Amino acid sequence: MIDFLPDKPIYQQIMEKIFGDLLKGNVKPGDRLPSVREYALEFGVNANTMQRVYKELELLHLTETKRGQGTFVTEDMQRLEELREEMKQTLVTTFLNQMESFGFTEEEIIVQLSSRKRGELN
Amino acid sequence: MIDFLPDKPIYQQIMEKIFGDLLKGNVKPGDRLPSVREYALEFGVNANTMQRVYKELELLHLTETKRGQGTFVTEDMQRLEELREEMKQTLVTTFLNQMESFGFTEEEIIVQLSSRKRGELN
Amino acid sequence: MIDFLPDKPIYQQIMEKIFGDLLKGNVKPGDRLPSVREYALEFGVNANTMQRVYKELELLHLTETKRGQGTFVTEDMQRLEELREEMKQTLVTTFLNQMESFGFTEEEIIVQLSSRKRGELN
Amino acid sequence: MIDFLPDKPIYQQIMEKIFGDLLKGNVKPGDRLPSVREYALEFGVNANTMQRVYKELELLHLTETKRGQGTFVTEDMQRLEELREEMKQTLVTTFLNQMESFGFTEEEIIVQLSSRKRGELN
DNA sequence: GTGGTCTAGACCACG
DNA sequence: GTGGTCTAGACCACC
Repeated sequence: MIDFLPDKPIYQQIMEKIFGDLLKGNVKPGDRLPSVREYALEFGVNANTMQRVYKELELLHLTETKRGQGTFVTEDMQRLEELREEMKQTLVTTFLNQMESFGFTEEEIIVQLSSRKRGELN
Repeated sequence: MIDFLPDKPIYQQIMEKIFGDLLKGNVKPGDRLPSVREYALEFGVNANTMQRVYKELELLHLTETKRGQGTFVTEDMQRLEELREEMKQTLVTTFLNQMESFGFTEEEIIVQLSSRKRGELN
Repeated sequence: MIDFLPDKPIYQQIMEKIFGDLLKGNVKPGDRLPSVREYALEFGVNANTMQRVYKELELLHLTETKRGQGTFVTEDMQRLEELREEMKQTLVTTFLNQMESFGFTEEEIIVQLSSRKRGELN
Repeated sequence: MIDFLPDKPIYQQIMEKIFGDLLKGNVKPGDRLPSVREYALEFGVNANTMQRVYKELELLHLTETKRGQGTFVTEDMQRLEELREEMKQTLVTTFLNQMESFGFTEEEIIVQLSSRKRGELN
C-alpha cells in the first residue's frame, strides 16, 4: 500500500499524503490523528520520521498537538481553505511554468491534458 | 538571470534550462555548446557541476562530445522528438496525479488553468 | 479565561496562577482552597494534574493539607514574604540576563520598559 | 564554557546563543558559520542536534544554507533588525506580564531592576 | 499511553 | 567536505 519514491524525503511524502487526506476531507477538523507510534508502524517508518511529519504539519498550522493527548486536525477551516487554494495555485503555476520553459504550446498542453483525462477517467 | 531553487540540484536545473533551449529551438541540432568552463562562469557554478550536466545530457543522447572539439547538440531529430514527447507526458501525468492526490476536482483544475493562462498570456 | 501556553507544563501554569493569587492577596493565609476535583473542573484539566499542583505547592510550604478537611493556604506570612522576594529577584535576574545575552543595551531596556508601561498603565 | 540548562532543549539553548551572537554583531551578515560537524564538536553535542539548530535558524530566515558550501548569516539586515526588535518587545512584555501576574508593583519592579543593575554594572 | 529530546551511526546528494 | 535523511534505541515530561 505504501511505496515511497526514492528521490524525495519520506517524511515529505507522508506529509503530502496526510495533507491530501485533509484537503479531501477524509479527515475532519478536530479529529484526532493516529499517534506517532501507530503511524510509524502503519507506514513502516521510524517513529522519529513520523515525529518530524507531525512537527512540519504543525508549523503549517494544519494540526495542533495537545500534551500527552495526541495530535489533532486544526479546526481553523479558513486556514485549511487558504492552504488548499495556495496549493492549487502553486501546483498549476509550477506546471505551466515548466511547460512553458520546455517550449510546449498552449495547444499541446490542452491536447495532452485531455487525452490523459480520457485515459484516466473514462 | 540565474537564480537556483534551493531544493533542487543545481545541475538538474541547468540541465532543464539547456533542454528547454533545445526544445524551444534556441539551440539547433549540430550547434556547438559553450565549454564547461564558459558555462561554469556564465552560471556562476563550480566547473564540476557543469561537467555533470554535460555527462547527463550525453547519457540522454542529447549531446555528443567530440574529442578536442567540444560538445555538440545531437543531430538525431527523432531522439529529440522522443524526449520532447516523453517529457510532455511525464509533466502532464505528474501534474494530474498531484492534483488528484490533493483532491482537486477536474472542474477546479480547468478553472485554475484557464485563469492562470489569462493572467499570463493576455 | 484559561488558555494554557503549549510550551510550558500546565501544572506549572496553574501553580503560578495560584501563587500569583496568593501574592496579590486574592487568597488570604488560612483560606481553604477548592478541592482537587473542583479546580480540575474549573480549569478543565485532569484531576491528576491538579493533584500535582497541590503536591508542588505543599513542597514549597505554601499550602498545608489537613486530612479530610482540604488544602489550606499557609499562615506562615514570613514564608510567603520569602518566596515573594525570591520570585522577584529570580524574575528580574533572569530578565536582565536574557536581555544582556541578546546584546540589548541598558538604555534600550529602559526605553522599552517605560514605553510598555505607558501603553499598559495609562 | 558551555553548560546547558537541564530544563530546556539543548538545541534551543544553542540557537539562542547563536542568535545572541548575531544580534550582538559578533557574527556579521554574510559570514559563513562553522559547519555542523565543527559546531557539534565545539559544543559537545551530536551532529544531528546542530543540524536542527541550523534548520530552525533557517526557518527564522536568520541563515541561508548553500548546498555543499555551508551555512551563512543572512544579509537581510532588515530581517535582522525586525527580529531584534521583536525579541526585545517579547522579552519586555513577558517580563512585565509575569511581574504583574505575581502582583509586584511598578515601584518594586523599578527598585529591583536598579539594585540588580548596580550589582552588575558598577 | 502521548509527544518531545537526544544520541550514535550510517548513507546519500551536492559542489 | 558540506548539509540532509533515515534508523534504532534510550530517556523524559506530561496526562
